[in-house]
Amino acid sequence: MTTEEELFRDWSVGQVAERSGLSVSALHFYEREGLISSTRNEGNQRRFGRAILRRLAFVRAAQAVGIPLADVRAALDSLPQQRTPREDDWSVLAEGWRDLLDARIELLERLRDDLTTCIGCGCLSFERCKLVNPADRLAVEGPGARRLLPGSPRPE
Amino acid sequence: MTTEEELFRDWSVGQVAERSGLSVSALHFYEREGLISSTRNEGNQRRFGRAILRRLAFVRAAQAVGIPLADVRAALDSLPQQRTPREDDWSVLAEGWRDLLDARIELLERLRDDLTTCIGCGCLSFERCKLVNPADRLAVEGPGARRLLPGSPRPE
DNA sequence: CTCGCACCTCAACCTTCGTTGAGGTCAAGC
DNA sequence: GCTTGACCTCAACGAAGGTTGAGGTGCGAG
Repeated sequence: MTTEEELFRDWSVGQVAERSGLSVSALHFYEREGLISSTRNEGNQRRFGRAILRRLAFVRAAQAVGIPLADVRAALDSLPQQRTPREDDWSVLAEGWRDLLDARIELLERLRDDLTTCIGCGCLSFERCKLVNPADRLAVEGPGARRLLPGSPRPE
Repeated sequence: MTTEEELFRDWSVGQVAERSGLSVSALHFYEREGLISSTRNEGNQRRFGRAILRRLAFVRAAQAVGIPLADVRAALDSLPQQRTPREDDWSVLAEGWRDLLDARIELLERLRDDLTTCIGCGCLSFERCKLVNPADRLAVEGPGARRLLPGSPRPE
């Protein structure tokens, strides 16, 4: 019994906040947004299972890379809903994100090189410059908070 | 004369917008925010010199990497105000940003590797996990739109 | 039993990065 | 001389990602 309690005891928001490094209000927000979910105890307080930390780690990683929460949610939606995701469930996700990170890294490397050879060089041919008019537009998208993902072309 | 006119003719916002790929409203906004500046003609219309495109290229590059405009402005403030920045003015800037991009790239690479070996692995030791509790906190900062730059520790 | 802390909800607010729109000016072409 | 298009200003709105605060409940310790 004690063992079972140890293994299956759920955590309160406060505990999850502390362990994840996120604030309670952020956890509330993530739940509202469907990134995480919780059960409630008798007193209507949130209880989170161990799996929550893994989800949150994923969310944090994505955040750090500038991926919008909506996309993160979409990714997480591919995880099984009503059982604890297993190792292989996660590795499918991780693989997809590896590619995304690879792409992102490549983008940054290209940017760095262009910056050095184009902006730093004193060239005046901006209209042919890769940075200003890249083949694959680095264009920032519509209004609101910018996302770093390559996306649809600018409106206009 | 004609040559001089060719060389020193300034551009209207519309022209700059077209050449830079930015919208007119964004240019207005950038001017309000002090990222760019313009002179005015007799009819109070903005006129931009050639140097504007270089500034804008820089802004766009920074944007693409997720650097907040306030930081971009700070960087641009190091350029000479009342003469056209020369090659060496820019290369100082470019060098600083090379370092920043290098750091960013390293961050992403580390993240990718951690993601594969930690989230993807099925390990349960989240409290020791580099991704969740990295030595150098990947912590997301305070309120508002998140920035990707490493910054001050969370409030709380 | 009551203090105090952690929890709950809901609404309002905040920042960043712009866009949209209303109301007005200027210059060129028909 | 009138219209058309590019420009001007200023204010309001909008999305993303949360924080803050008011008002109320739950629970363990003394």
